[in-house]
Amino acid sequence: MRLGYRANITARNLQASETRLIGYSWRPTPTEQFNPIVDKFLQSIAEAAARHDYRILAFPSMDVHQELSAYEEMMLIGQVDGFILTNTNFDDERVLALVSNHFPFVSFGRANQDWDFLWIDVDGAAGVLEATRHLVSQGHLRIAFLAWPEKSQTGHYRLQGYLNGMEEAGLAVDTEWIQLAGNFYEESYAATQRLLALPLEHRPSAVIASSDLMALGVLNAAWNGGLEVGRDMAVIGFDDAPIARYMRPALTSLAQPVDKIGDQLVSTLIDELNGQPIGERQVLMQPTLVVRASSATPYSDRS
Amino acid sequence: MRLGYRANITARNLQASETRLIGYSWRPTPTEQFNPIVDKFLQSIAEAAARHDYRILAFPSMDVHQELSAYEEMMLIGQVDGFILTNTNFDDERVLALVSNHFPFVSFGRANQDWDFLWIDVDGAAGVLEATRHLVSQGHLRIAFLAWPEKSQTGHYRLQGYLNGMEEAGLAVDTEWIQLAGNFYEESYAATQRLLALPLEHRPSAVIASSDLMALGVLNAAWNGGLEVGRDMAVIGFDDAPIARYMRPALTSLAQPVDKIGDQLVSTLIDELNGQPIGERQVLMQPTLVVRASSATPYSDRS
DNA sequence: AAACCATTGTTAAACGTTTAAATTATGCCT
DNA sequence: AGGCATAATTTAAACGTTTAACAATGGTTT
Repeated sequence: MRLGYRANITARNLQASETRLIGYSWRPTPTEQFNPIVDKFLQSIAEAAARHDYRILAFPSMDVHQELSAYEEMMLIGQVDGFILTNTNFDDERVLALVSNHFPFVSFGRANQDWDFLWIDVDGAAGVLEATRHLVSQGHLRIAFLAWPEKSQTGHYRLQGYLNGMEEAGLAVDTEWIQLAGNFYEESYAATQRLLALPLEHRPSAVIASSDLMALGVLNAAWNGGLEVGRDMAVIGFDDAPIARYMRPALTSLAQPVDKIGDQLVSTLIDELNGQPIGERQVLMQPTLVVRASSATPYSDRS
Repeated sequence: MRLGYRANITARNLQASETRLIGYSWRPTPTEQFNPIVDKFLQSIAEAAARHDYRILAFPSMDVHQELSAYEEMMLIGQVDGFILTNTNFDDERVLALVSNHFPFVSFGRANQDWDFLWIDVDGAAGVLEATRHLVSQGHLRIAFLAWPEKSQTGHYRLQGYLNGMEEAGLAVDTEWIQLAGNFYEESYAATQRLLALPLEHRPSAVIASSDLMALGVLNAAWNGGLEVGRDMAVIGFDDAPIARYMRPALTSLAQPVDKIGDQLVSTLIDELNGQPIGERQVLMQPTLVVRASSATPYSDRS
């Protein structure tokens, strides 16, 4: 046997009837948006997979209609041993298809409550609850929330955390404090302008946005409206994007434990592939509130 | 023959002795930094590859020392048909290893000038030249440049573009206008403070940064130094990160044609895999200057 | 010294395709 | 109806592994 010889992987895979490949697909981010965690997430699952001698096969999800057939094709031809899903949502077709084909997968994100499949998600409700508590402890009484209008699981849970926090603090929620805005800078900017246009006694002194991108819209709208965020108004985002710390003022945000999530997604999937029993089939991970200047100044009501 | 039957890909690959997989590895971005194009880039090569019926195999580059062996291992076991390299630099070990093994690859980024291999790069010099011209046309006479100190190809070319632009405009370059700073917010912030500390007649009225992350440092340092960027000082970044348009003021930046680059990297690699002649073995692509508020106000010297 | 066991080495089959070769079937013409 | 060219179909080999079965070797035990 020659030194430095390594067995051909395709032949080995054929023999073992496995591919040691994990399929992962993610939707492209529109240019005017940013996805603050996709690269970190990919890196994290790629590393975790490599530790188990698996690789990540990245395939694009072109348009939504073709998405499902891409998954089905890969199943059918045996291109991968399993999938990692992200952006899972209510009535997710991919989950339905994979479950009914008994094809191994783990999802980052929940779908319908009564569906039993392997998922890991960030406890958005707990995160926003913590953010709300933080604002309350800083003396805020009128707290607004920028909520996603779509039928989005993630958005729903984050809103719920806000509602829970307000109730816990005994604060009544003005209907106008819940502003619907898609995950876009412009919509969030406009929603903030609506908040600022409220009469002083109704105008919120703090805003929690469903994402950092939206928080950026809040920051700039407040600034252009003559407010100094951090003093006149508190702002909290979600995701703890790398730029959060460089915003003016630095943005308080909820950090998702991306590395831990990637780790566990992969190891759960591999346990499933090996037919090993799964400890927890559904896992909620806690985000961490990273307090920065945008919410760090105690607030005494000046209205 | 059953309907819906699809041939097993591993067996097919073994028979054809190919994998239809393209290996791609990228270095993790430290938390305090951000890589504004990695997700777009990945999406772009994944889509381009899919159009040719290839897939992207993503593997992590753990530490730098193990990086090379990861590539060698994949070659040896025949895990992929070729590689796409990024972050290529002087004396790049990967390029040496792949060339000497006659293993197909295309690089995003140049290495040593006398090495002949397939690469595509963004013409950073041309980009920064355009940025400099733009600033000159806005009336700026004292323009500073934040340059990377490392032995970085990319950094070198960008600096060269600045020098060319200044020479073209007949402007003498004060040695203190070229500030060395790594690709970090803090270093760029400190470098800007040094610029602002210069006596008024030497203080630059415009700053070109080697990246958007650094431009962010300039923006905040200028702001904290009491300057209003866009009026008192112009700032230009590089990369046109998604957040550039949302900065305060919106940041002028040089956009890399990421989609085009991904497209051509993949199609060049596939031509190489098929033994087809390569039109251009080395390609320089032009970045586009996206002018926004941070440099849009004509400047009349007030010193 | 024969029988037994353990170790080492060799052989063959299987994984699921593709491709070329070999075989059988079909159709046409004389 | 027989022969031949062509079309359709079947068979077999190869891709490079792994694994189980089997054979051979050598040493130990009775």
